[in-house]
Amino acid sequence: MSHAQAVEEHPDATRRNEASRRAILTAAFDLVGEVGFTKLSIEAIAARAGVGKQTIYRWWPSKGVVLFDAFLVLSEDRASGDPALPDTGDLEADLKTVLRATVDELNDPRYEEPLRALNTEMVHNPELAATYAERLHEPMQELKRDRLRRAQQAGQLDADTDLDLAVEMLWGPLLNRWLQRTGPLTAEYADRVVETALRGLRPRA
Amino acid sequence: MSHAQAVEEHPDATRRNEASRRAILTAAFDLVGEVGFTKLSIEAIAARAGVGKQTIYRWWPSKGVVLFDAFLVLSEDRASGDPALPDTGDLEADLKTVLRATVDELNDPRYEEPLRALNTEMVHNPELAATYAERLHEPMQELKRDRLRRAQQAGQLDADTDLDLAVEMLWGPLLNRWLQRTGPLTAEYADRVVETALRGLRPRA
Amino acid sequence: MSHAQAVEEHPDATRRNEASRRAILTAAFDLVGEVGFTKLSIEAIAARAGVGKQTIYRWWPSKGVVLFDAFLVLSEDRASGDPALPDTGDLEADLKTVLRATVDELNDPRYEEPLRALNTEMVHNPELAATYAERLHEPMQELKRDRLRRAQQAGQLDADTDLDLAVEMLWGPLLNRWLQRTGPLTAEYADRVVETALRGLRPRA
Amino acid sequence: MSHAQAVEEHPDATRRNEASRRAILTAAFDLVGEVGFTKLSIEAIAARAGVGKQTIYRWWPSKGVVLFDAFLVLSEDRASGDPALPDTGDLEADLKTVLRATVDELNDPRYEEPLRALNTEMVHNPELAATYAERLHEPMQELKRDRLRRAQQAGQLDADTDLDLAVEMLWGPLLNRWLQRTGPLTAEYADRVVETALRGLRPRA
DNA sequence: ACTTAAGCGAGACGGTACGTCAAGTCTTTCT
DNA sequence: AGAAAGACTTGACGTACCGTCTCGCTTAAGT
Repeated sequence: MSHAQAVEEHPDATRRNEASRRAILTAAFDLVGEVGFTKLSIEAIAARAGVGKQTIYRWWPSKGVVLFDAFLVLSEDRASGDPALPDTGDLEADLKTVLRATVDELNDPRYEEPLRALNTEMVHNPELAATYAERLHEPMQELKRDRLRRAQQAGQLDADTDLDLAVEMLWGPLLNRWLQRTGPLTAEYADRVVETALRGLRPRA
Repeated sequence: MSHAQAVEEHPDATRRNEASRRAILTAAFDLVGEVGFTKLSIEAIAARAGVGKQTIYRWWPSKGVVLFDAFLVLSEDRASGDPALPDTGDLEADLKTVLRATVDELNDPRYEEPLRALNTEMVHNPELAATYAERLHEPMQELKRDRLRRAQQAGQLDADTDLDLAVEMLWGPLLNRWLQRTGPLTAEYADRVVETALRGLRPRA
Repeated sequence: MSHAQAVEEHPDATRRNEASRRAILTAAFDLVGEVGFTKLSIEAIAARAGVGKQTIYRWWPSKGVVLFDAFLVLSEDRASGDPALPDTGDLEADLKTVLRATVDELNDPRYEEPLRALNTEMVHNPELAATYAERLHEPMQELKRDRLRRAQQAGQLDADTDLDLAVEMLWGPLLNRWLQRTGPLTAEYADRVVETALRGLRPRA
Repeated sequence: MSHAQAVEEHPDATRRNEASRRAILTAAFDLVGEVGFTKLSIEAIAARAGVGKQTIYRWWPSKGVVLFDAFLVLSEDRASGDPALPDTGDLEADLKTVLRATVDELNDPRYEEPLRALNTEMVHNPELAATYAERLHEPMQELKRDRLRRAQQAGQLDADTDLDLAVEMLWGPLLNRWLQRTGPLTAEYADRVVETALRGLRPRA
């Protein structure tokens, strides 16, 4: 996939002012962290970015999509290093490392509100959800599948298991707890999820 | 718990007009299905219910809570029969039955939009999330734990497994797929989740 | 008819906030004198009056009508004394007095811009023109006709002359010069108009 | 003076695109008749004329002046024949002929809206008024004075009468009725104005 | 039974933000 | 260098709702 690409391109994109674009995305990301998605307004984004409202409406259909693009920029910037998941040969340890990192990210106050906003906006915006799936979710999913596939080839994972399902068994409970706040999201919890997912709920033989 | 009870009770509840209350909750539930949560407005609810705006503001703090109460009424109405989960002795079969029912409910177009609205509103409203956890989530969770506890006592479940975690391992992937639309939500998927959760991801001995 | 009455009355006028109404009319009149009619905006009126925009849109269809109402209030306030035109028995002297007063009023910087605004707005707004004719023009016209009628009965005016036409012959040139700025508007000019209108353009017999 | 000349000439006029200029003036004149002066926009003129906005801003300071130039072009086109007023020797008849023609012009639906626009724009734009006075009003006024001067020399008009005033006594009431819509503008009205202006309001000796 | 105080439908109010339109400026590309 | 095209900032438009606030009215409770 290499680097993701922005979503919007309705008018003549060559004439576009790149400085305004960055200012808008930065303003949107900062503001959503300050006031939350519901109270985020196009007017406030425009004012903070020093930009006319029309410039936002010209290139984006809604504040949700603006925010999504802000995430895209963020993940592009972070994707510079090696994106692969760790592989020490110890599957359980590696998964715990990654899930603990996920927990930390979800608990990071800088990302919490924007991440929640993105997730809930997707819920009501199928088109946005599709773009998300393609541009952000799928590349991450592929990395996760990669790691599991290697484990499978090493005989550490059941040969019949669908890798997408396996990923969902591991990350689903975390995301769920985070979105629904049905319990604390800790490193220990991450560990338990990994252990339980690998071993299964049935009693040990 | 028997029947749940409404959340609000600030003024003198004895003088409250029950007809208006029902009209408001019905209007809110219907409207959210028609226009979505974001475009749901107090004014529209009041107009549809034939009620003054103040009557809504008197008893509810926000449209999110109105909607939540509408769900409460709904679940009260359904809670008339035996609420317990099926127990045929075959844990795997029973879980598949229940998760398939969950899938059907999530896919039901009548509940889809309101359910999404409730879930996303909780994401941004911790107070609502707490009430949800107490009034709707926890009672359900208890029923699920009950069934698993009986399985544990029957030796069909690992004795050390935390029951809350077990529930999350089973339901989390479903809810996640539904909220994020990362894949189709089918009966087969429910079956696979149950099988994988019980057996674990590791290869069979 | 005595005192004129405000134009607007669409919603339930009994609930109307009189303080807001006066504040709006005052703000509109002041602002038009400061920035002119073209640059007069509903937003500025609302801000100056300390009022929501909707309160203006609720009761008036356009800024032109707001301004018209402001004039109505003004003329109500001035209509307290005896409105009749002077009648000393000397028609020519009386007309000069009145036309000189008209000249002074048109040249008064406090009224100049608002008066121009009212006049030009009427040009493009037939409905407003009709209301103006009924509420402001016609009462004034009647006073003027009255004075001329008395002169006619006293044999100072041709018996066949149409009084409306006579009024137009006297006031028309003044108003025209004022609106079109085709020449200076002075007391001497008023005098010459009166003399010429009475005597006619033909040579003296 | 022969043919009037356009107002604008700021940049290097030799490089100017004449086709664009005509297209702009035509578009402005047509549009003002369709939507009125207030709703006339530079953008719409540019679009209709197939011209960039900058081309308008380069050569004209405001839409009012564009419109004015459009009138100039119109009057140039009409000024091809003999511009003098009729002179049959019968002053009253000639004036009636001319004023009836004026009435017809003012009532012509093709010119009504643009003419009103021009008049009201002048009211708020002294600079435009001055240009109007010089380029359109004064040449017409001179023609009218000419005819009256000949009548004066023939002893048909009072020798002391100021000719500008006389013109205003004749045309003022008409223009006024037209702008203020205070009464119907008919040929009969024109006749009465001429008769009254010539004879005066006083009783016949 | 008669006051009296609350809930109620209604809707005006001061506001905020919406999404659109046009203003006048600026830059790019073509002629 | 003029012109067509069109992106840009600015500001006003007229609308939708917000949450608060009277206004009369019904209605149940407490004398």
